[in-house]
Amino acid sequence: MPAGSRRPIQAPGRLESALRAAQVWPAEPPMSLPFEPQNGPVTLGALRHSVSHVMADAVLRLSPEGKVAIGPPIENGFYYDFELPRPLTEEDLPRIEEEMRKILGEAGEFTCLTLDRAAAEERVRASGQPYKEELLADIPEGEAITFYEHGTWGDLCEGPHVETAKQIPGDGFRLTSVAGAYWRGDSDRTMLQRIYGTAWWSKKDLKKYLAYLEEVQARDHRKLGRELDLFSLHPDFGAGLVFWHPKLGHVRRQLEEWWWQLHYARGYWPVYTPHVAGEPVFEQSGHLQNYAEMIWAPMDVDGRPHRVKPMNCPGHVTIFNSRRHSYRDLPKRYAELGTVYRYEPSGTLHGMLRVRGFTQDDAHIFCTPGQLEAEIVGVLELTDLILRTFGYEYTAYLATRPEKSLGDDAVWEHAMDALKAAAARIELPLADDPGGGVFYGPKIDYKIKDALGREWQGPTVQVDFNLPERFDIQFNDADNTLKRPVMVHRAIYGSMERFVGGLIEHFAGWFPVWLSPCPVSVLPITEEQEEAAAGVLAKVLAAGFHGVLKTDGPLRKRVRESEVEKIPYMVVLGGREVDEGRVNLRVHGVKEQRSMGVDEFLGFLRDKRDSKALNF
RNA sequence: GCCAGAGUAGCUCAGGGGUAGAGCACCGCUUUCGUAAAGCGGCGGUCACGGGUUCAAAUCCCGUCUCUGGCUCCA
Repeated sequence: MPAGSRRPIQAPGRLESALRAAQVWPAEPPMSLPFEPQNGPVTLGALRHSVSHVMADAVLRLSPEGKVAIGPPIENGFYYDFELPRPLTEEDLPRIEEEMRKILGEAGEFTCLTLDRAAAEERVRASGQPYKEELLADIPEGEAITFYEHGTWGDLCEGPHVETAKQIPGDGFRLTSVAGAYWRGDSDRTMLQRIYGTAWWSKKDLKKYLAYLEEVQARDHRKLGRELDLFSLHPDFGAGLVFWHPKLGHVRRQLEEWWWQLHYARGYWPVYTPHVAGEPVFEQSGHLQNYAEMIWAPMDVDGRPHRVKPMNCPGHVTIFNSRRHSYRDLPKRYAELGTVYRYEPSGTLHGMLRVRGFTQDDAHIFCTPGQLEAEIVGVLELTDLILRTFGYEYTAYLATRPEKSLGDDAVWEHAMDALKAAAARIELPLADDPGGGVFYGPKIDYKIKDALGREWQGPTVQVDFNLPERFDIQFNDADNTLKRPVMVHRAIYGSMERFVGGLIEHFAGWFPVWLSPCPVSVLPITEEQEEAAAGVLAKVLAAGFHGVLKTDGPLRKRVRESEVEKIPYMVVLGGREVDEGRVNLRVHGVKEQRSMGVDEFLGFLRDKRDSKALNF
């Protein structure tokens, strides 16, 4: 399976997408926050774009020799890139904000000025702004060339903007961070300095957004991973390699066991393939030629170079190829929780989400062209089941043929038809991702939305014409001729590391009962009830749940401890409960306590577990 | 890999040329408790690493490593 990329989709990073965003204004800017921002006289995007102009104005007032590059609006805010005589630090931001408020007080109207090319070139040259000259040169002939001006500032810009500075609330924006960014997103070009900010129609919305950012921080899987003792990283042991601690190990086991159940029920078979292979394998697959920088350095084995596997496909293909197949035996569905290693640049490593060693929930389906559609339907249905179980909303995208690609039109056509027909059969709407396919075939990619409204790259289903060709895989068809099977790659979790890292944030560390490493804490009020409490814990453990008995310190301390450890159920036992043979149940997020019999409680827990309930 | 910032106890952080600090966690004792932090005592650090300046460096300078925020990249 190719890289199962699951990463929060950040602000559009590339210049192209930034420009696209600036040119084609969606009626509603992309917004996936858990609150509805207030409306204003123009779009939020126009507001943010305007604030970015005001910021650029402020930065140049403070640093007149600075050069400006681009400053588009992005999701939830804006940025502007500069080349400045000295690097900016966070401490500069309040000073810039102050200058911006001053500008807002005097700016007045935002006006749009359309110039012909000669006049525009003249103006830009006179301003001594080389980046703007380059941008101007790239505006296609015949397109309008516009400048937006406010006060003493003017900028080559597509717009749109607010009408007047009065529409920009002085307390509705904030500069959030500074960062380096390549000019035009090209790592061979100048590193500019970027200031990110956020802007809203009101102080209230800004506050809501900042509170949202705090929530994002509080849920950061690295923070929760440390606090809840879920996982750790040890750069000296190996950068980008995850240590799963017992609690998270439990979560992973549950996910894996369920995954295997689902796959067995759908005709997949487990396979296990070596972690190391001789280099010729990856030459044959084409990965070594095309993605050498991603594959770990070779190791010498008996004088022959070997590589740690960066993907599982060649192994699965090798199994398929180890004997002749009849059309009667197809499709073959090989599944493996396959651990792979990829060299990711040091600056990109990020907790569990971007690592150098990870386990993919990989599977490859080898089928006849005629079976393709039905196989894809099976994958799409399974994907829906899995995503829904975690409470993820999703959108599926059909990624079509890219410019650089292999294979006949007819073959692509067939694969695309199969993907479309499969989606139609289960009434899965497909958004378009034109040219987004891989060079070896089209695919359906899922974007999933987590509890905070953030989008992540989700599952992917890819049709592959390349590997069957490269490994010359065949089956014997009904007409007794050898034919080429179609290969489908698919991963649903993607990688255990990314998926579980994402789950930690999605659930804010409160794993549902079926995953929870410790759903129950038993709290006797005094020593008198300890024996009874131990009895309750034994029953909880016998029912297949983890639980903990806490006896040390006052009750309220143990309640707090349980809450901090994100244990959803607290079973409190005082003299009353023991006398009545009942327990007092405190449930996370539920105000009222409940009294129930021990068996009733165990039944309740089982229901939550077996239904994979998302609430407690 | 690139730009910037940061590395002080397990965690969160203070200190800033003259013998290393706090809270939490952990250990021990006291406390026996009705739903989010009882009290006292103790353990714990080569102040990331290497070099330099200085009578003296955790502190100033240089280099390296790692982490953080972005950028590039993620078949």
